[in-house]
Amino acid sequence: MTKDSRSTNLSMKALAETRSLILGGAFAPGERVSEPFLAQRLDISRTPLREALATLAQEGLVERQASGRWQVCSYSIQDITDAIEVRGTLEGLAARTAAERGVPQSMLITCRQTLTRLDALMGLSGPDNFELYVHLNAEFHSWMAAASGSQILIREVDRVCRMPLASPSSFLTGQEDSAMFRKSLLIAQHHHWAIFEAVEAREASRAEALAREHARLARQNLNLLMAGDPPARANVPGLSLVKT
Amino acid sequence: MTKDSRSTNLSMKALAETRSLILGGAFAPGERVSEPFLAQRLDISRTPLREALATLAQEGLVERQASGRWQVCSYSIQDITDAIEVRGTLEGLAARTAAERGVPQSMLITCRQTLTRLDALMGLSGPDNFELYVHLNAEFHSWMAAASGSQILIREVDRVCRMPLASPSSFLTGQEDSAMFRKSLLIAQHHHWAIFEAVEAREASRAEALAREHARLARQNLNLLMAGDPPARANVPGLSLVKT
DNA sequence: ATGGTGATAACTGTATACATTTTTGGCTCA
DNA sequence: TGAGCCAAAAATGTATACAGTTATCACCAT
Repeated sequence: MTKDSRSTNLSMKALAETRSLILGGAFAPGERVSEPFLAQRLDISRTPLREALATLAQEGLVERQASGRWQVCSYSIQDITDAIEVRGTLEGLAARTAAERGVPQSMLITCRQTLTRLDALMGLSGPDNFELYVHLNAEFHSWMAAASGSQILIREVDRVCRMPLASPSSFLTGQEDSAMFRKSLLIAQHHHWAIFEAVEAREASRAEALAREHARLARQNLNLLMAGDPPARANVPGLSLVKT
Repeated sequence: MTKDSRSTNLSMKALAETRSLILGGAFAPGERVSEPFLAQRLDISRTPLREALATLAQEGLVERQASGRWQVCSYSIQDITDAIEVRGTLEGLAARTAAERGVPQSMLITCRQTLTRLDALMGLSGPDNFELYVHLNAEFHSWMAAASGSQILIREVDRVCRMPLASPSSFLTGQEDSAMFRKSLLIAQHHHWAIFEAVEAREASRAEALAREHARLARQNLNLLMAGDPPARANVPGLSLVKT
């Protein structure tokens, strides 16, 4: 995805697998994880694992205790809400910058195609359609960052999206059946078009405000999720790190 | 500063020293740095060094080539400008959040003291006063993040400040003697008070706008620096990473 | 001169050994 | 029962060895 995936080194394997383990809820928040244990589980030695852990620490998935041991991070609902607001703010900056600086015609066309494909999905159900929705939604969000033309901003948006539950895709899985949630998808898609049109029309301030508000839908979905049945929460990646 | 400094392990030493080497201009932007070379220079083995490099990669100081070699990052003036804008945006979010959620009385008092001490420095010159200015300025900026009460935001602001030339202190050293620059210090201090008062008065939107605009002074100082004498640029940490 | 080629040198990826520190668990003594 | 303490077990911090890969450079042919 982000890097050449042919580079088959064990550090990257360790990074991806450990991240997946943590987000998948293999460890309790605050749980101590020893290097030999994890190394054995991943069937690698400690050397590449340590590199991966150093990176995961920067991502906010694990932290070092004073003694040197690794510990899975623990987040509150407030932290998640705050992280979403940070993402919205950065995406807002991206949208504003895109509008101010202008976006190449080709990128506008690409985005319009993505949004049209999303339009076609509205109202449809089924796991395949849903998976496609998640994919296209992610595509729109990464378009927004890229449209800013700012390498720094692209990097920082990407980073904040790797924080637990801050990504635009975080709350999509697991609530396909909620009526409230399906309604929010319609609103989200309305936002998408509005952001796109604001960027295209060089309406910078509007683009920024819309992108910010759009991220707040995630906050709403978070609340929905926490208010609903516990079973719905089971498969949401990263939710296991939230300590209530 | 951020961590217990008694933990005297070599990874942290490697992290700090390598960061300092890079920001200090020991390497050209884009220069390839081999692990054995750096390990020998720091008088440690490759193991702790690699951990430090993995962290520095996340900070944007070095990057891995596809072959696995490390390379010092290279930035454009535009990148620096963009990074400053990201900082301003996050500080704006922090100021807005602080105003919206309210700040404990004790924190308000602390900040007022810091700003009063800064007031006393205005117009004074000399290296000691200047060093104190840099310190108090940093204190105000970290206050702004802390006042938000958001752990996530504190962390992200801290992170963005570690990016080359994005920190509020970046452009302070080296231009003490420029008249333009000294004037900008007065304006900066005016901003400080205005931000503080907006937060205290719960004027969220104003606090956000002010914090954003305040960061743009750094952009102005960057332009000043680049337009001025090359000698003035010699000792600005991180400027060596900028490829014109 | 220039472009290709192969040998060599250097570097990265990884595992492992070992010293030091931290944790654990049981034992003693109050 | 509970607190304190000591020894054993386990974990981390670090260096180093070595395999496999990449870069370098001299040399040759054109």
